[in-house]
Amino acid sequence: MDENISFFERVYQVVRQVPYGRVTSYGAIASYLGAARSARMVGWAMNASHGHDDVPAHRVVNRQGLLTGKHHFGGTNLMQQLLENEGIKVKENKIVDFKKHFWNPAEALQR
DNA sequence: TCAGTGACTGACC
DNA sequence: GGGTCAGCCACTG
Repeated sequence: MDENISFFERVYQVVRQVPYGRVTSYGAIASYLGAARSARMVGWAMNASHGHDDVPAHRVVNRQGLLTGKHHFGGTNLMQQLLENEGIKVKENKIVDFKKHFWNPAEALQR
């Protein structure tokens, strides 16, 4: 089954299922994958997501709703623009009402 | 082979 | 309440 794929590919599948106008955090994905303490791995997986156009990495932010990965989007406000394009308010590289837009894969995907 | 790094998180002081 | 430290796993040099 999917156990044949790499850890980061599992991350892609979760991020790929993030609905429009929603965002999630590294810890939420990591927790869903059973590696809540390996949130770094999720971030690292995102680093490799550049070769995966189907992975909306801009919908993945840290626990604070901060666009920590923005710098990896070319060092521009592209990540912010993408989020605002989905109706998500972003200020100072941080998502406004983050918990309101937060999407929990553990609940949405039902484990 | 060993050591360092990383788009994070939680706990401790 | 705010800052610091350690842990986690995989990849690169």
